[in-house]
Amino acid sequence: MVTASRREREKAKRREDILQAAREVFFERGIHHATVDEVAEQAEVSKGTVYLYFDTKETILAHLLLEGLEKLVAGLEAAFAPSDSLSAIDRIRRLASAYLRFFQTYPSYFHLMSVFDRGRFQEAISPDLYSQVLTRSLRGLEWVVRAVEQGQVEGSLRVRDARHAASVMWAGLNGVLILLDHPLRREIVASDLESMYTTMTETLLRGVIESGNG
Amino acid sequence: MVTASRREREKAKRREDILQAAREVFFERGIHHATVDEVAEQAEVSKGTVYLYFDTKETILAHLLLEGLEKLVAGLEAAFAPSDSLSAIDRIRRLASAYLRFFQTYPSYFHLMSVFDRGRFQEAISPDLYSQVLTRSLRGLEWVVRAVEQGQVEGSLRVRDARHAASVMWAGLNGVLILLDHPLRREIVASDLESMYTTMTETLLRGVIESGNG
Amino acid sequence: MVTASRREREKAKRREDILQAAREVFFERGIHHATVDEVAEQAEVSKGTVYLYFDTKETILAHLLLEGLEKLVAGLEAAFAPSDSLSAIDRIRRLASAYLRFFQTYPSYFHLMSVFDRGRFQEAISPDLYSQVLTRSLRGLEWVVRAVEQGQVEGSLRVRDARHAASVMWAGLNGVLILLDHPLRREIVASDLESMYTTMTETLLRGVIESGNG
Amino acid sequence: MVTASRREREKAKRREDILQAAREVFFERGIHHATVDEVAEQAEVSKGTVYLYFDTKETILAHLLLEGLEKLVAGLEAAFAPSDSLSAIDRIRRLASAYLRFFQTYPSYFHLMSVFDRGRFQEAISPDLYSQVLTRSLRGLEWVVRAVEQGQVEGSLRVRDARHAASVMWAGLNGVLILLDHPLRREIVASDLESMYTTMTETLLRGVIESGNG
DNA sequence: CATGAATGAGGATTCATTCAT
DNA sequence: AATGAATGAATCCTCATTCAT
Repeated sequence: MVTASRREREKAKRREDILQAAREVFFERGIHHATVDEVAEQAEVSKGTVYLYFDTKETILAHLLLEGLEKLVAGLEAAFAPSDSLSAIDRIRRLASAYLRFFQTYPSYFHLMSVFDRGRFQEAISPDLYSQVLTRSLRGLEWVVRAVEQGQVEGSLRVRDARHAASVMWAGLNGVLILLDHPLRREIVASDLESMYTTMTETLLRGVIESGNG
Repeated sequence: MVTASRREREKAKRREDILQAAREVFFERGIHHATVDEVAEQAEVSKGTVYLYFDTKETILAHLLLEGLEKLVAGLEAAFAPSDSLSAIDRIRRLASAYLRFFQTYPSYFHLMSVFDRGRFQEAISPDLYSQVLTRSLRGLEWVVRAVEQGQVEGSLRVRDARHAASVMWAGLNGVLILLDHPLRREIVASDLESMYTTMTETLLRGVIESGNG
Repeated sequence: MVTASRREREKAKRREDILQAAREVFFERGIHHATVDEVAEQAEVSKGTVYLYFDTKETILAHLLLEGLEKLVAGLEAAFAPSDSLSAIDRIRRLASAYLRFFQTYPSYFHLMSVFDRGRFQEAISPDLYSQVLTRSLRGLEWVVRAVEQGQVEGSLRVRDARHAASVMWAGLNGVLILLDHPLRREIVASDLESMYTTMTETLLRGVIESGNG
Repeated sequence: MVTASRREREKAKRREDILQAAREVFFERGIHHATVDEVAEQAEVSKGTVYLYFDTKETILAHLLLEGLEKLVAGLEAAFAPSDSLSAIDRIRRLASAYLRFFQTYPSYFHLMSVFDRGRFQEAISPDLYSQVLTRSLRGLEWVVRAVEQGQVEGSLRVRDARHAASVMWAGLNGVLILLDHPLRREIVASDLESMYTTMTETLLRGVIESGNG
């Protein structure tokens, strides 16, 4: 492992400064409202420098998104606890908890994930970067898939297609979070986040648990 | 009911023309991409006239949103079939189907509902209009709540708080639709919409059905 | 002939104001150096207003070009003197004189004509506008062609293809003007414009005149 | 001739590498479109190094221009064939041919010569460099002047001022090339380059040839 | 000598909104 | 009521040039 030269370290530092500034500005002012100028100002660099490190505004956003996904995936991996022996159902509960925790700890990252401009985002970043975003998103779901597969093997879950089931569960949890993340929607449901989230988790689990007499 | 004078009728007609134009323009070109100029041109009125009928661009969008909600609520009411005798579970299945059908029939309205700029939307329209949007959204959920309540009465569903349960179900269904509506997210799940939607519906139902031996 | 309404007149006036400002700014500062902001400021309108009347910077330039061509063509037509009976050779001399006069009277227009960005100009304006520029350019050459044709008919000029001959003469006159319009090139020729221009005219004429004993 | 030290040779080599890169980049992408970054990248040196060898972008262009002029002058000298005994008229024809060949062989160099930003170019390079460009341009014309002078001596050409006549001929040939080099202008003349060029050459020659009975 | 990170003044264009007529 | 001309702030991105290392 070669020690990064000072120049390389400074470059990495500068890049991180800009990302940090972007985090603050984008999260504070909203993706659409925030400008690259503001990011530059917050990072205390010139506008040109920002573009030295990131090709477009969307590229910056994609990197923030990658950060968020990384945190989420790390949380899910820890929750899955690969090295420990846990039942599939416990694992799923822990994964769900981890997602909720991610939502509560990093609401801005969650928000970023759901808000992406559907149309132009993909075109505005490099295919490679988009592919990274995709891959990392998949890695998140993968832990759920593995937990469901474990349930199949154990016989504790009655599902045909583990990936399909995992996607549905993920969609359900996500549905609750999105509902509560959206101010308008939050107003129409009376319940609080945590109890809805728990209900979703348990209801879905109950729906797929092998009842023993099935 | 007072008969509208000619002037009033013409005014209403003009307003409807503008909304119609807005529908076409916003749905075709995307909310952010479309401009008020384009709406005015499509409606064959001047831009000033558009602002005579709608205070801001967001106000127009809010009215389109109201339209969408109206269609959804009507669909849900029909699915609930108040005048017929149906089991709660059948009603829920029908409500879920109606939501899916709405998503498939009016993807643009659905899209509009989920895309609303979380931040500025509320500030950009009048409190009264916002309240209307809220009320109409609630009316949609209400049909689900009633179906769940029926299940409580029938004893077919094992739920404490009907509104809470209905919200969770709604969040689940919504979660599937949003997942599949978002291009990036669609790529990470392998399944198709309909099968995921069905799985979600049935899994949630199974999770709340009184199993008889509970 | 319908009288233009006041509004229409004011609009035309405003458009002319902007063109006038563009003339001053572009001719003064150079096409590439001048900015749309400067044009707006000079015209005492906002930048947006400029774009209300002209789609792009290049469109403004194209209209200036059209103006210049119009002046040139008018000068050539007058020099040709369609209604008078003149010899072909006299006509050609008069056309050449008219071109020189145009160069001297409106050096900036001449400059504009020769400086056009080869690559992006055509793409930056509407095909229709480009076609107008082309047509008007052709109309200029047409007077020379007609004079040469007259010479063919009279038997005073010994040329096969009148358009070809006219193009060559035009190229020659143009060559002198460009040489003298270009600071670097002007320095390498010792002669003054008028004498070179006359020499070119007479040399070319002598080269195509039927010598009588040919 | 002192043998250049290794350092000096390397320096010259580096300089030539940059010029080579500039040639490729500027000719490929267009003078205005190309950037110094691209030149540096193509030359596989840092941008700072480019500025170590050339003060400004215009300076690089001026050196390319000098190259082009060098090629042109060499071609003209060879065409003049100082050591051979040729008639003045043949020499002029050969010089004209050489210019055409230059235009066809190195269109980019020709283009460079005519495109130079009239205004800022002179200010952006050193007086000394500008003077070199001027001198080299003059050396080109000189061969034509000498051919015309030979014609005066021979009595085959009827001209007063050889430099004046040579300038006019040069302007004529140049006029044809510029006309055909400019897309807009090319569209207005129907003829092809070679036939127009020949006609120009022969018409000008006919116009100055001592007809024997003059 | 060589590097390449940093600069920052532009620069063209867009568009929601206003307001005099 | 309707018009549509006018506004001007906003926005992303470029690039020749400098300079500390």
